Amino acid sequence: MVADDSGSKPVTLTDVARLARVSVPTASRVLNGGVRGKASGTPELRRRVEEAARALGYSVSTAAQAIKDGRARTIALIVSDIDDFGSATVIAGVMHAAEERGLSVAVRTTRDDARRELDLLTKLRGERHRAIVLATSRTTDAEREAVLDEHLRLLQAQGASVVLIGDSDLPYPAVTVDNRGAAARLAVGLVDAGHRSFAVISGPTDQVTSRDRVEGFLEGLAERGITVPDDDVIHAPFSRDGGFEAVQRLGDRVGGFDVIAAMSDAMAVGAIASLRDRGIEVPNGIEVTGFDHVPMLGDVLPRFSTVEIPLEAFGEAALSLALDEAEGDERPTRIALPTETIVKGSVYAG
Amino acid sequence: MVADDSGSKPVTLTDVARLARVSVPTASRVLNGGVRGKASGTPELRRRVEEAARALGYSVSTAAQAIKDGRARTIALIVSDIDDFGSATVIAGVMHAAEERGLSVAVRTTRDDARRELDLLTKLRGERHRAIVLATSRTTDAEREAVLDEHLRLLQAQGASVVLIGDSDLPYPAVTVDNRGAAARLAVGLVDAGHRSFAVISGPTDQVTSRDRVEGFLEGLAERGITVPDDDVIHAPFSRDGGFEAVQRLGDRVGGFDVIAAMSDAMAVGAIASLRDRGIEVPNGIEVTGFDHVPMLGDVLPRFSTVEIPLEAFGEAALSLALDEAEGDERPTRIALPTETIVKGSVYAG
DNA sequence: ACGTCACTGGAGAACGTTTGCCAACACTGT
DNA sequence: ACAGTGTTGGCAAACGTTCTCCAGTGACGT
Repeated sequence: MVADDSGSKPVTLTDVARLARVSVPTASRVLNGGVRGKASGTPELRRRVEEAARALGYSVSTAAQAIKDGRARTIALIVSDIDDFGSATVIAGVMHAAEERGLSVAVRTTRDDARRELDLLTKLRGERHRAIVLATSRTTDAEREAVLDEHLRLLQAQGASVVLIGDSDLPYPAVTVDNRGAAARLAVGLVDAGHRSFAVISGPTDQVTSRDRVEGFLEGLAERGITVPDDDVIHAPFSRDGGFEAVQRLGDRVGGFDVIAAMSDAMAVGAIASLRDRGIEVPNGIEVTGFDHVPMLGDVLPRFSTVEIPLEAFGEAALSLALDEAEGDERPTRIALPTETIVKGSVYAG
Repeated sequence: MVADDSGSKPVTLTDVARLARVSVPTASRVLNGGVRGKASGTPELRRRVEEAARALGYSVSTAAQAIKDGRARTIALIVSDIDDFGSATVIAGVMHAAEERGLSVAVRTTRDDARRELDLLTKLRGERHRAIVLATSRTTDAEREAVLDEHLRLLQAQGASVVLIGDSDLPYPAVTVDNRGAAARLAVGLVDAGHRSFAVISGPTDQVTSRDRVEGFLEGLAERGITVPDDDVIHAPFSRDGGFEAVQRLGDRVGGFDVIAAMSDAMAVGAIASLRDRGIEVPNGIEVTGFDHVPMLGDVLPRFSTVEIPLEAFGEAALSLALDEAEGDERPTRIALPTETIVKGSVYAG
């Protein structure tokens, strides 16, 4: 233990230049493939610089680059929780799309805490991202959304693109799916498959996605002449535990339904667990349906009904919006991606 | 098209200082809560600066800070795929632990591509992270590991801590679980529950984790006097699709087993899907077991047997290792976390 | 032989922040 | 009134990189 202390410094361009016996700018030019016309420098000189860089294990400081040209080669992605069912897929999609464009992704989580969300957006301003992709679920709480809008505006003011994933009333480019229509198709499909009495369990009423799905689902049922009493629409957290809780809240009435329609696959899983607690095994006697299409569920539960949301494709769409890769002059401010309705294993596009 | 170009600049400390009519260093001192003794500056002056900062929406440039003190307030986390079952949980754990320490996490993926992995580590050198947490599954390929070691060494040389999550032969601090022992306990538990004939499906043979689990499982069976012919141990990719493929490869022999023991929950899911394709519904006639404990599976599959790995706790342990929060002088280079064996819903600690 | 040209590579500045240093100032005690 | 003490806030430097200049070099045409 000679206490090296690892007081070692990173290798800088200065080190490379010194070893190659050239000036710092020259080294920079060589390593950047020649900023000027084509490749810069005498072959011999290029060789010296490249070899020095390799020998020292040099890698350019992204911080210095960021400070130089005012922005980092990064985009920020904000999700509520990273280990949500959907989030990981969305993140993967964004990362993939970003990588193709030579950008890195900084993932940040809000844990559905409005306060955290604002602090986060403040910090984000200091990180000089090229774009901010906000993939948290938006609410209908006007005041909260207004404050958020304020922060996003500041981000935009410093030159960052802001893109939303999911529905909201905020005035930014957004990638969405037609939750309402998809939910309606699911409802119709379930009725056509022979089901008649439904309980609906979903997330908080002030959450835009949750609201749209419930409304769409009820509309779909209405289309087939079926109405669901308010008491049979339960709102709980939009999560596995929320699904568990929602079924508990249905109490003894649970026996009376053909279907418990959860407005997310996570809630569906919680619902199934809760039913088992009461001694009811799905799908014997009662069926649970979901929304989102977590692939694993389809593998494990035969003939599970749900709606497939193209979570991975969100990333590509969001980045093309964010980086202003619009075709025409009028920038499209909203991309609606298609969903697929899966009823008992049969797929209906839409 | 007046070509506004959104040529707007980020707000800098200079802007704040100008508005508050103080010098830049003074503004810096005020906003940092006074680098000197305690709070710095006259109350009146502090007020001016803070108000100016708020009015302009100032947020300090992390890049400038990073360049100033040689390292960023970030740690890098490398995983193979972000939407793996386990990865998201590990990431969440690391993020949580990092947040408590005021650090941000940069997540990067290798997609199990050795070449990508090296490029990534090179870029990472330029990002000046405080620590690198490598959570990809390590192999027994000596040459590949040697090259990796080389790159990690360079990272260390510039002052970054390197920590591994999972087993490997590399000489770095690591957070692990006793895969071998846990697999053995699972095997014993399954035999004691009455099972007699086993097929084992696992990841590539050169993957350390996969190897350890298979060896442990076979040892556990041997302890109870059961041996598994080599033909009944199938290696395929360590994923859902790998599990599917593995069962396909078992062919008609599949009917002869009491249990198909998958060495990861993801493979178990694929195996279940594959069995259904053949008309075999789990757990009627055959049982599939897993490893990792994806919570959702337990909800959906009653009495699913698996091993719980404390994926979330990896983060905390990794960061305490990385940030050198060792107690004594002799830094612990390895933290082994406990697992729990879950056989048909019953839990056995270990 | 001299002016022109294309090109090479170095000097210096700039990006935004923090920090060491120092001059100016206010206050206290004698 | 004055020396001593402590505080305040500005100046300048530094971090690593890239870009704009500019002087120098050799080739070439006249």
